[in-house]
Amino acid sequence: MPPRPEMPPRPEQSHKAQLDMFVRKLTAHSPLPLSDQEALLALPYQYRQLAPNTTILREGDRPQVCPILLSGFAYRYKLAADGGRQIVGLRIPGDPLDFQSLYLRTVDHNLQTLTQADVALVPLAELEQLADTRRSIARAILVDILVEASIGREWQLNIGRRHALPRLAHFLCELAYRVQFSEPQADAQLDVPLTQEQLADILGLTPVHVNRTLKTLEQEGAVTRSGRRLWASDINALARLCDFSPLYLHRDNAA
Amino acid sequence: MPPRPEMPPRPEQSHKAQLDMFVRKLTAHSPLPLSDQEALLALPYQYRQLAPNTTILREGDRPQVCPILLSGFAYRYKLAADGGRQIVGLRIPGDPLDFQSLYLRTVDHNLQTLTQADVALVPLAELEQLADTRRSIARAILVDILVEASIGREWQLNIGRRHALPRLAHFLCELAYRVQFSEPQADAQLDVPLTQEQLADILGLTPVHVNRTLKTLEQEGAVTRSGRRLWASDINALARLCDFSPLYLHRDNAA
DNA sequence: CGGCTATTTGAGGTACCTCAACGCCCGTGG
DNA sequence: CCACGGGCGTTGAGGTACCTCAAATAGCCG
Repeated sequence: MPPRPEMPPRPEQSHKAQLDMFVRKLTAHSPLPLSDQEALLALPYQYRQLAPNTTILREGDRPQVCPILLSGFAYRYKLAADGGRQIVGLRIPGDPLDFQSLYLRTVDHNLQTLTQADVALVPLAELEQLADTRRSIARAILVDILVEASIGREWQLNIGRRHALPRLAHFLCELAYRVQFSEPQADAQLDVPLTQEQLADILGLTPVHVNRTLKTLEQEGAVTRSGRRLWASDINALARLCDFSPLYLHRDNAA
Repeated sequence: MPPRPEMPPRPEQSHKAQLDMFVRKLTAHSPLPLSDQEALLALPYQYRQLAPNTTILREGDRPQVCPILLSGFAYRYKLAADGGRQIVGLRIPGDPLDFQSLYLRTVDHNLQTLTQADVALVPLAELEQLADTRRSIARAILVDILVEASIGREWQLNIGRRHALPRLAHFLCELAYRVQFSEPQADAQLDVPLTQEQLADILGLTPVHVNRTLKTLEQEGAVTRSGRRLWASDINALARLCDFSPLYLHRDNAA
């Protein structure tokens, strides 16, 4: 969903605020003392602006840097032998993109930007050293990994055991919750940055069927569409359609 | 399925060998110095023999112990609102069952024994202290968590984008590989410890369709059946049917 | 042998897929 | 500013992989 009109190129100076969000999100799941927060902010990094659909990691890679998603969206995917694509994870602004490579040698999936995105590339060695010397940073990394794995399990349930309508509703609900958590000031109306084809690859459906399911979601009043845009406009309606329960997002963990 | 005739009750003394296997599996993915291996073996624990279909963890629990699967199989599952069950993970002998609770407050899925099983219950606090003081133990825990998450992503692909036949073949292949890795001396013919209903809940299918798919797998010569037993008898045939690639199991990690 | 559970088989239904055409949005270049 | 082109969304018609329901069989334990 390519370059958004309301997203003009940002001033190069504002990385600080974006990095702040990353640290804030980590802390929200696993509290970090101020000194550790500062250590994270003091990490060296390279700043990159990436176009939509830019590949960041490929299956088999052995990365030397850990990308952090400062703005925009990204997704993980895998391919089946017949060319079928399954999106196995979605990352939102402020999310780290590859803590895994701190501990595993080779990457087991592909990672791509969904929208235009800003990324900070932190040398893995630097991050590793920080994790090795500061207990609560290591813990925060682990918690992020565990929460993402929990979301993956919920997606398994979603794909394996829910019909198209609740399946789609569940995903939109999750996305709305996650964005809401990380940007509490944002609209309640979530602007969904995915094409119907991408939604299909998340849900294990075809684009055609996603289209038809979106239409009925719109008739139910759960979703609004205009042009190519999609909004999750009534989260309660969505939640009702799929019996959404946010336990698996582990928001309670910090408390 | 459960109580296997060839699995007589073991002498109570043999925990050592079983715990050894747990430590060996950890080390295989992330090398541990001997002192750390010994520290793990020296952990206090309670020994339990569990019947098939015994619940070990429930969604919402806040466990005080970390169960280690010394023998037998166990699985994680989640329920949809309409009662549909999705199995989201399978654990085999020697696997830790809940490292997650070292770092997350509440459990987000259910965990049950599949077969008769022996578990060691290690106090979380003791394990946590070990992980906090010994870097390579913390790392080994993380690697185990990451590999399980990687398997979860492959299951997403499997459920979302493969037809019943390659889907079933892929799962059987994975299971054969995993068991082979952890017990290199075992038969090449894997005795699959799952009912067709359980297979269905892993694969996002119905038991009836699993039955029919197994029949064609048998006709293909990939699988052998007798009575209620199922063997993955020709792993190469299975691998051919699904283009299996074991990269995602991260066997290369220790090397 | 009886009773339970897992497996097997059949017949009919449906949720979702495939293929294909069309139209709209939007960026591009004249 | 308009014409063009490509990508994405939309719609229809027909097909199929898998599901549902139901009943029968087979294995297993007491």
